[in-house]
Amino acid sequence: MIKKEKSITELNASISRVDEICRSNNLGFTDIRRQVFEIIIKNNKPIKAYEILDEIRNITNKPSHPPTVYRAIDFLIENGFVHKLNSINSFVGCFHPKTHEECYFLICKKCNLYQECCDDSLKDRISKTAVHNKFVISNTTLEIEGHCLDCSQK
Amino acid sequence: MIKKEKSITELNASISRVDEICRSNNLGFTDIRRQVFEIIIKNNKPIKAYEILDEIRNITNKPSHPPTVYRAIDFLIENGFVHKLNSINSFVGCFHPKTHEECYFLICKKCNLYQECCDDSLKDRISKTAVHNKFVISNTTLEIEGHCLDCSQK
DNA sequence: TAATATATGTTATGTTATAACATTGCAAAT
DNA sequence: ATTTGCAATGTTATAACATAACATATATTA
Repeated sequence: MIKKEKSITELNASISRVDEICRSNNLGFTDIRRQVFEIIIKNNKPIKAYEILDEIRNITNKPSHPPTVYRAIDFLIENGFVHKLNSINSFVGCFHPKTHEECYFLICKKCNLYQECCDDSLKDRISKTAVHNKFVISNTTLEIEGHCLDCSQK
Repeated sequence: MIKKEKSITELNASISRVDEICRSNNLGFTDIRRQVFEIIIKNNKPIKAYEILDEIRNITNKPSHPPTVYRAIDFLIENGFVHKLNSINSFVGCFHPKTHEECYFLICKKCNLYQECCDDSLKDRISKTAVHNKFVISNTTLEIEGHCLDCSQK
């Protein structure tokens, strides 16, 4: 459920998967891109671009600048490895890249943990709404904010 | 359908409705708030805060500053008279305020026109997803970007 | 090895949004 | 009538988020 943190194993699996996808698609999974991806998925919560920048600076002890981070993020988003949460200007890792186009989210306002919730019934419903309005979808933002079980019990 | 512009009559009706709601709820529908609301709904397309600011400056010929606009927007959003489209940092008027909590949108990337699409089946589906995840919703961002009928035919 | 493409470094700036405090105007309490 | 309190607005400054433009480096391949 939403509060579950990702284990080291899961994180490593996720990194390997992306590595693999990049290799087989001839995408350069460069050091920076890998670092940014790792920072995002290890963070466990949505993370902001400038927070990523701070971490990069800490790790590398070199001057780093916003474009470096934003470029890496762009790459990761383009290839479906991370998603942007528009409602909070933050980024989250995708734990099943390439298995679906759209990704929907539950975001807890209290603990900040999030969960992907990409059920097909939801996708179908959105798709039907679009068809009904003669609308061709290119991308969907669905971000459900509220409180997760743990936080709403407190 | 999505391409339909609002008529003067509809715009006036919308303003009157908000006026009425404010009166009966003891909300100050001040000059600035009214101006910002009118600018937003007359614009017909999602509008950005700084575009609103420019218009205010043109109308009043006085120095105006971002907080003025953002405060008015906050008021209008709090009371359900306008919505923010997080995916494009823009604001749109709501043509049926107080009749539903959540509002979903179709946004055409080509012509920029938008449409509210708040069908109950969609709302139910989202609600079910939340329940299934033991999640209590406080607010939902659903923004479907793509092409409207007219624009996808061209 | 030169030419090309891809990625990154760097500087500067653009865009979006809010904090903090001063001022105004109006309405209720004295 | 005067003070007090409050909601709204004015104003300055800056925070937070994001990209343009150009220089440099690194890798590929002709």
